[in-house]
Amino acid sequence: MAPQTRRMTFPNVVIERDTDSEPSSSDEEEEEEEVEEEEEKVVENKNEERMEEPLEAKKKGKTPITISLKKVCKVCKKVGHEAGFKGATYIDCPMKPCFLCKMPGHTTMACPHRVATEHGVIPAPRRNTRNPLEYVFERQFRPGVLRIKPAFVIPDEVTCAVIRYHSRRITCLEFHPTSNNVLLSGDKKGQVGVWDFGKVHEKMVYGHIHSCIVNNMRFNPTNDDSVYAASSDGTISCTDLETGISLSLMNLNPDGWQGPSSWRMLYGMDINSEKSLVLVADNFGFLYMVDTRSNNKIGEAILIHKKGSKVVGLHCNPVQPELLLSCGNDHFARIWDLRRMEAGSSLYDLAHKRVVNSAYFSPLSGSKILTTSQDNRLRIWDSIFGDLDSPSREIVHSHDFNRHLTPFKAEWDPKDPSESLVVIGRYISENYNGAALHPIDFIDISTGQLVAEVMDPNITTITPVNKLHPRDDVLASGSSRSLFIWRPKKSELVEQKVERKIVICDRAEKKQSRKYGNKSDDSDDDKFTSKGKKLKSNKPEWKLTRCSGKVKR
DNA sequence: AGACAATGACTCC
DNA sequence: TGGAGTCCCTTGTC
Repeated sequence: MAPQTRRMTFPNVVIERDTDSEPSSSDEEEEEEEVEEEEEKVVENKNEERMEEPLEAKKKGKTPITISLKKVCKVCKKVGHEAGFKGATYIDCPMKPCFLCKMPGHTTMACPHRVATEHGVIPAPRRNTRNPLEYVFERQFRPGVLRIKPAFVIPDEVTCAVIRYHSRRITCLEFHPTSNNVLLSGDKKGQVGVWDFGKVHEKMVYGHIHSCIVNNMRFNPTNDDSVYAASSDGTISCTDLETGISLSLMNLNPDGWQGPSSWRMLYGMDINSEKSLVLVADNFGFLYMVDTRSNNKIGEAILIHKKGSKVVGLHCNPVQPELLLSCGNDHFARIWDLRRMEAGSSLYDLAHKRVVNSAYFSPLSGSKILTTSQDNRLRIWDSIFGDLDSPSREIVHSHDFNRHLTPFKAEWDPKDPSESLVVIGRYISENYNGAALHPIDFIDISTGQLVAEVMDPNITTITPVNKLHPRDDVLASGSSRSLFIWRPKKSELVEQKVERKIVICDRAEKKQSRKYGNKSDDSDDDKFTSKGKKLKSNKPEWKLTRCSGKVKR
């Protein structure tokens, strides 16, 4: 029989069979299985390039097989090691820099940042050591911010409601400004979902507003029922959530598709309520302003980032809305004064090593800056009045770029009076009782400490989109096409007033049989597909999962 | 179970 | 400046 080669991903496997001894069974499938077994043996048997069929196999009367193979790493293509999942644990390629901190010389498993997120982080100073002028400014600017940080209130257990009505991955989330149980979600296809998670079945999906990625949404500050959205189709929409009627404020591609070099996409967006402006930025580095009263574009587009680079984030300072923060693919976050907007006139340029996925002023005082960069670092500037040449702190955290994932963005907890609690999804998985899970991390940005990891053993996908509720103890997450609402189990919040690290994962055993879980199990997930293929009318379109917690000190 | 596709940052030339 | 090639702990579908 001719030599067989198997799977392209398993290179250099050559099986030679002696021609004078026919197999006892000629069944192709059985042969295949035998070969599989032999491969396993060889792989386990150290690293030999060529080896003979073990003697016992010959004794058993099996066909003598000679196998030549090498252990080849799928990452660096070198022999002698293999990268990839071993059960629920990912083994790094030792030839590559650490997947977490990006430094050479160690793997993710041995990375000091993996063991302790605060590794190498210098905590924020307790006393104000800046000069008197800055102090006066700061007192005016941040009246409500507590000097002494209260302990975080983190539950031991949470419940998680899951719903799936998006047909493409979720790209952005927004809580309704006044209706506590309403969550808006945008997806890659351009659909906008409105979910009343207080009433299970109350959901609405608007599919006609945009034709591709919804990159950012903001509620109209003067009308709770209308929401603005910026999309890669090059338009800004304003949608009335009651009627579903949507109007387009601006269209950057009036002549339709003329090729990728001219197609403009809108990414960053924010609203300046003082000036009644919608600010948007495109994939070529330009900022546009639209008056929300007349729906007219104001002035010409202004180049605010490197020409031809994507501007992914815009944020107006919550206290001083004339201050604008932008960030983008040119590796910079920039601070601007809206009263003097012209190319090159930024007040500060905050340098990063890679693309900056998000840059936000702190939600209460507006005096801190938090950025998420694709170099796996969160950067914090403690005061916009202080030294902005370098960040006050860099926290190594796994939130790499992957083209198939919505970019990760660290989000402030708008309820934290000390402006130090931040939520962000984690890219790399951890082996939790045999399941590879990607938790949602709560990080104290004043120390770099991981305060809590939130996870559900049923949720095996990465959760890059997260938003904390402005008033309630609610976390909304977008993971692939699913939406989650996490809430603490009632009765627990009062008891737990200590700062601690919590792991919510004690049901992970359930997934032990699974190699590593990206595919849905026998759960109800499939019933929620947009195509409605497996949708059964008598089944609810959501599920509540209880996750009991375990405290790790 | 495996193949495949969707598709973005980055480097090199 | 742009095109080709590479990166290589995704996710869902067929």
